[in-house]
Amino acid sequence: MPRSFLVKKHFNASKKPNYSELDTHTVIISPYLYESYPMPVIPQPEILSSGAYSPITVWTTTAPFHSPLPNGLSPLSGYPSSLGRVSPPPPSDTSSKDHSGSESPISDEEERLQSKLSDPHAIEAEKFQCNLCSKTYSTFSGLAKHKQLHCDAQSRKSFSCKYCDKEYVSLGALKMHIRTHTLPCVCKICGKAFSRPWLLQGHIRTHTGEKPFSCPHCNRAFADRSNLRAHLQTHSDVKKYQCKNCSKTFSRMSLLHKHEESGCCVAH
DNA sequence: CTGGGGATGGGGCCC
DNA sequence: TGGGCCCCATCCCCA
Repeated sequence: MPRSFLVKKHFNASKKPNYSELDTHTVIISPYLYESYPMPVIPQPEILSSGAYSPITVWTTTAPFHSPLPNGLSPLSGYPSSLGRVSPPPPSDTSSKDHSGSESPISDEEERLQSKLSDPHAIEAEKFQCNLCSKTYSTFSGLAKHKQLHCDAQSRKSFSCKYCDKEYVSLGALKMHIRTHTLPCVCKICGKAFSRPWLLQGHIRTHTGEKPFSCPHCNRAFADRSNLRAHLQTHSDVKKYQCKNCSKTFSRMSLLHKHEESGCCVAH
């Protein structure tokens, strides 16, 4: 089992990840996400969310409809404020020209055609512009559908872990995080499981005694480069981590934190 | 209590 | 997109 510090703790609030920056959009993880992992660690279906077995990624949103626009974007673009309309863009900036990416031009045209057919105002010039890709639509519903299906989902999606509350902005990051739950890398010697192969490699060194990282200043050697780096601090007259109040230096941040928590800085 | 070593997790970068 | 690697951070334990 992973140790309790799987959940990061932070001495300094300023270093705490601002999870509020992550949008509240969530994505249902498809089961094929786990296919690369060995059988014993494949999560059971019930651990996935309700829509997990749809091969189609489902996007949901809890964000307010009129969410603040990103910096640098015109407030006139995107969802029109108060359902107001934006001026039609120059002819060179219409969606008929822009079919970048993997988006199919046909599907996009169908999208717009359908919005025209379903909205009596569609006869008018295209006046609703996506603030993300500049595509224009003649109806608000057309724009809304476009954003729901493509741009909003693409630009603001987040991937939520079903094992915990963490969210990630990319599927790769989420996959890597999920490994911390599934622990697919198992030591053949002791059975201890790890999230990544190189972690397992480092662990195996604890069995073999291999210490490939030698200190150039003494005869000590280490199995882990990070530990050598920390050790090198002990050879330094001026340590890397300094107390802001008493100027005492420490080889490790944890030691500095201990020093600060012991009361050096509380009276200042 | 302090300093240091050992072990491990996570994000980011590169290929 | 995934794997390997680096770097940083953190916890546990011991002298």
